[in-house]
Amino acid sequence: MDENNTQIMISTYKYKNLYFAVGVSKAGKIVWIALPQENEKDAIADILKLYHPDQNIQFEVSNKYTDIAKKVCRVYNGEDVKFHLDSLDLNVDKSKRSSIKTQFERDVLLEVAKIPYGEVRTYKQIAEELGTKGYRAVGTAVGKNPFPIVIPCHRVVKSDLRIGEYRGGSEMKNEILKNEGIKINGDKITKK
DNA sequence: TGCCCGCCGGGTG
DNA sequence: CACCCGGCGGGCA
Repeated sequence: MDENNTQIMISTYKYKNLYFAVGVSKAGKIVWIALPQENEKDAIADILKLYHPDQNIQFEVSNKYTDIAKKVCRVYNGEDVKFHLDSLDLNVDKSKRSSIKTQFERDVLLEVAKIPYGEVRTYKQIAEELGTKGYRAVGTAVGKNPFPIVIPCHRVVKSDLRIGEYRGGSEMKNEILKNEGIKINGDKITKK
C-alpha cells in the first residue's frame, strides 16, 4: 500500500487474549475505538465498519499508536487513565466520513464524558441534563459511541440501576464497571 | 411518513 | 417478581 494515500492508521494491542484497536486520522485524531475482540482481524474490522464499503478507504496497520490502544486496555481493566478530549475527533458531519453524525449525538457524548470514574448516571439523567425527555434517543446515541471505554458509555445505566445494554454485550459492561470498583448485585448497581 | 431504538413509569397478576 | 403497554423523541430509509 502506498503510504502517502493512507487515510487512517490502525494500531492494536493484545492483552490476555483480547485485542484492543484504535483508528487514528491523518490529522492525528482518534476516529474510532474498537471494543476488545478475541482476534486482531475482528478488532481491525470494527474500526473499518465506520466507513462505507464504497468509500474505498485507505488504511494501514502499524504500531504507531499502540500506546493509545494500550491506554484503552488499561482503562478497560480498571485504571483511571486520563484521556484528553482533544485527542478525539468530535466533529459533527453527516455527509462526510465522520464518527459523529449529529449535534445531538455529540451533546450526549460530551455529557457522558463528564461522568467521573467509578460513578454511574442513568440514561434519564443524561437526557434531563440536555433538557429532553427522549430517554430512548439518549440510549440510541450512546449506543453509537465511537470512543467506547474512553467516553465511558459503560457508566450509563437504567433508571432502576439495572446495568442495561451495551454494544459489546451486557457482560462486558458488567466487567468494566466491576473493574472500576462499582458494586453490582445480579444485574443491578447496588449503591447510588 | 413510518419504523426502529443501549429507555421510563405505571399497570396488572 | 413477571410481563405488558403507551409515551417519548432522534435518526434514517
